[in-house]
Amino acid sequence: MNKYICLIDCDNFYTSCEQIFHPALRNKPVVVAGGKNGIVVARSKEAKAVGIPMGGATFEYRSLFTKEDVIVRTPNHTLYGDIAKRIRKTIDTFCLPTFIYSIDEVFLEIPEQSFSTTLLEAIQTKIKRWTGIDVSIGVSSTKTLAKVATKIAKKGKTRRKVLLDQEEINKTLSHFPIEDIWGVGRKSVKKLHLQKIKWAKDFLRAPDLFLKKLMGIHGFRIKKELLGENAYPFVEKVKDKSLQITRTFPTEIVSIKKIKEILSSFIEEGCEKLRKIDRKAEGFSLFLETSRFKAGGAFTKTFTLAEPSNYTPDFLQLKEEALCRLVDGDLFIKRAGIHFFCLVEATSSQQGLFTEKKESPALMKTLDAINEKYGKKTLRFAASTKRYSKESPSSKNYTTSWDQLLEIPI
DNA sequence: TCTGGGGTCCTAGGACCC
DNA sequence: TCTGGGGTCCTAGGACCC
Repeated sequence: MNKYICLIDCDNFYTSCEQIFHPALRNKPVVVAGGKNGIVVARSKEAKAVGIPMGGATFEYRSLFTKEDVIVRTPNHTLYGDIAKRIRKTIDTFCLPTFIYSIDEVFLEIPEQSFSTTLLEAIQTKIKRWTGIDVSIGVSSTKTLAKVATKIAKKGKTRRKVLLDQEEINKTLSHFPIEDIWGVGRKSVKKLHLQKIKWAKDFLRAPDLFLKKLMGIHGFRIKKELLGENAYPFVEKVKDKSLQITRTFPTEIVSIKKIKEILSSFIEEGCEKLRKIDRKAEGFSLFLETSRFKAGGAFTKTFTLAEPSNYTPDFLQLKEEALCRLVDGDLFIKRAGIHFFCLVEATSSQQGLFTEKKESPALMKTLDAINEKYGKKTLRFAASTKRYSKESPSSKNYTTSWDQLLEIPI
C-alpha cells in the first residue's frame, strides 16, 4: 500500500499564538524576541515584509522596530505549548498516524486511497476554526520532499502543495536552493558551494561517497530522500532522552562564586523538571563558555552516575566537584548550562548494589509542592541564586491558568 | 632491543534543527 | 554596550581489552 507523507506546519507560530487573544496585534508587524538583548525567534507576515530576519539580534534592529512600529513580545512558552497541544488534538480527529516533529510541525501518513485535496483543505479549516492558527501543508513521498513541498506551499495562496509527479519533482529540484534543503546547514552549504553544488538537482548528481565525505552519513540520507526513498523512519525514537538548561548572560562573569550560584539554580530548576516528568538522569554535564563572538574556550565536565537520580543535592555535589579547581579570572563566562542525559523512568530505576541510599523523595516532593503553590523558587537551596530565572512573557496564560483567563469588558 | 591488530565503549565536540 | 534556548544525531579519537 502506497503512503504519502504530509507535513503540517503552523504559519508564524509564536506570533500567531500572540495574536489569537490579542486582536490588536493582528495584521501588524509583530516579533517574538527573547529579552531586551536577545534575538528574534518569530515574525508575523508583516514583520517579515519590513525585512526583519529570523535570528536577528534585537539591538541591531531597534531603529527599524521604531520606524515600522514593530510590536516586540517576550515569549510565552506555556501558551505556545498549550496551543500546540490543541492543534495536535485537532489533527488526531482525522485518525491518521502522526509524528510530532517540533512544537509547530506534525508529520502525517496518509494512505494513497484516502488522499485528496479536500482532505488537506478539511485539515486546514478545522485547525483554523478550532484553534485560530493557520497552517501550511506539503505532501510528497518522503519527509525531506514533504519539507520541500511545505516551503513551496508557504508561498502559495492555498498554502498547500502536493509534490508527487516525478517530472514536477525534477523541475522543482532544479531550481531549489541547496541551503533550503532540510538537514543542509550553514557549514555544509559553504563546502557544497565550493564544489559548485548550488541547487538540489546538483546534489543529486554528486556521487554517494563524495557526499558522505563532505557531510557524513547525513549527506547520503538526504540524497536518498530527495530521490524518493525513505531514509528516515516515519516514527522516530521517543524523546525525553535529555534535558538541558542554558543561559547567556548580559555581561561576562568572572567570579566563580557567582557561577556556582547560577549553576546551582539551573540544577534546582532542572531537577524539578525531571521530577515533574517522572524521570531520573544517569548522565550529567555542565559547561561554561566564553562569548561565541570572541575567541575563547570552554570548560565542560561530564559525569556518569552510579545510579540515576533526580535528587537536587546529588547534582549540587557534582557541581562542586567539577568546579573545585577553578579560580576567579580563569574564564570570562558569557554562557553556561547544565545537561541531564540518559533519562530513565523514575519508578523503574534500580538502586546500585554498592551505593548507599541517602536521598529523601519526601523532601523533594514537599519542596516541589510549596513552589508549585506559592510560586517558583519560593523555597530554594542556599547554594542557588534567585536571578537568572526566565523573563516574564508579554502575554498571559489564557488557556492554562484560571486566574489569567481573557477578560472581555462589557 | 624488538612492541600487533581488532574490537568495544566512552566522551567531547561538531553540525543541524526549530 | 547588547547576538536565545532546547533538542537530536553523528564522528573522531582515546582508553581499554584480549
